[in-house]
Amino acid sequence: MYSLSEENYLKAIYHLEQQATAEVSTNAIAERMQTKASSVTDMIKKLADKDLLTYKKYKGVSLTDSGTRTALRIIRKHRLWEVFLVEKLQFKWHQVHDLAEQLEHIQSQELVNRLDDFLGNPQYDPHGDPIPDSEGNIKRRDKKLLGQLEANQSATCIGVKSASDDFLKYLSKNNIGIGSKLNVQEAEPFTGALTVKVGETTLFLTKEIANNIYVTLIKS
Amino acid sequence: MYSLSEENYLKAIYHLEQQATAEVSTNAIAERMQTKASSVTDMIKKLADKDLLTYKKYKGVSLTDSGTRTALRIIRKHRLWEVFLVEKLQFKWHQVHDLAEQLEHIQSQELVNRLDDFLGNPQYDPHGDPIPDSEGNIKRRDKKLLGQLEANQSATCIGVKSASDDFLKYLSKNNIGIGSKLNVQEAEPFTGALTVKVGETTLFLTKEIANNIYVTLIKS
DNA sequence: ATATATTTTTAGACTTGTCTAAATTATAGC
DNA sequence: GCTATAATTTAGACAAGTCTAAAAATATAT
Ligand SMILES: [Mn+2]
Ligand SMILES: [Mn+2]
Ligand SMILES: [Mn+2]
Ligand SMILES: [Mn+2]
Repeated sequence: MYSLSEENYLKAIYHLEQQATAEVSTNAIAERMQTKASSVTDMIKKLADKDLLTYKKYKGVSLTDSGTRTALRIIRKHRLWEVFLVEKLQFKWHQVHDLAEQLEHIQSQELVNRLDDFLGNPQYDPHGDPIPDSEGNIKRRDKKLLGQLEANQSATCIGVKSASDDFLKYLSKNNIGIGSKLNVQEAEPFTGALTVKVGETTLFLTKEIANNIYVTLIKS
Repeated sequence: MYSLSEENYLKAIYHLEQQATAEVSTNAIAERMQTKASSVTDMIKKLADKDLLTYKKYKGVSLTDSGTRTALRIIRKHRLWEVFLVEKLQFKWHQVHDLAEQLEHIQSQELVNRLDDFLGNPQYDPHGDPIPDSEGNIKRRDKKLLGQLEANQSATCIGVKSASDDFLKYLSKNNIGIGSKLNVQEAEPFTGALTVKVGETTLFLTKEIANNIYVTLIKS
């Protein structure tokens, strides 16, 4: 259907559109794709020709419905394969991204739907990100950043903002994962650092770390 | 490591080498790859530069040790993914080849070894072909063609020579699969056709069909 | 409002893998 | 051994995707 490169661009643009308010800029895409702005210009022209996005010179791009649907199909595959790798092949959550980056390009609707069933129709991937259904519907939960919590509040970890290797390894080392219960003991107002109790142990988390962990509050 | 195209060529050349006695010819590769001879010439020069095969102009090619090892790694992946698709995702044996053709190019030694374990270290793929181990060792069984049997001999189906969609579907329809017990009732000497009992039913198989089914004799 | 800096696009080139058409080498028939 | 045919290689082209360097458009600052 679409080339590997086209699919990677669509996915990148989709993710950028989720964060940004306005049109997605050439440079933003270039940075995310680790490529040059001139390459991006070339590619977005092709994608515009295929009606996957709208493009006005110098004004950035935004995905069409068709482009969004296509991006979501790739993201669905990416996240389902990640679940497979963690649940069935016992990979750790920091090892699966690059593999899913390859597996997401396997072409077969039938395969992805059977995989979905085989995995028990999971709702979230190993990093807490929601898995679009076969129609492209995606659930959005309201979530807070751990860094926004105050002293004595409790929350459950439901995701991570950055899924970089080192960050995920750091969390694992400190026994923080999806579903972990986190009790904020103290919130240092000046630095934004937190003292957090995870199970029996008490951790000191910098503001940067705390602002990369998504949680939902536990009412008490 | 190697491009998708390079991997497909290596695999094709490996399979051709298994059948042929001498060097593999440019045209033989072209036919198998559904491509033009001139494209083959271009590619085999590249593969020769990378020491994956030896090539003398107009004299055909043969894989080096490195080339053979690489081909076997791809074939291992192909067959393991086929087992996954059939055993875990309930695909039929005639549906898995094209998917495995894509999946075999996923780059990760770790993934293929974990997949192997997850599947219980299978020895044969859904078409009866042996799966190379992680060192590239491949078992060769001695097998006969069903067409070589005589009346009153019994045999177990252990593989197929051609794995074309239609052929596999034909076999399934007639309840022949890997492990099926086949009793030759009658062998028509002129046409080479066989009358074969499979379970309770008696089938009439043409010479062409019978010569595409691998079996091992059951001593009686 | 104009000059400067930044962003984006264009022009031209390169690599990979493919093709067609033409030239070359090998093979087979006699 | 010579000739016709078949197999193979070469030459030149093309599409996809990327790059560098230069030009054009936009944004920013005074
Ligand atoms: Mn990808
Ligand atoms: Mn993920
Ligand atoms: Mn393949
Ligand atoms: Mn097979």
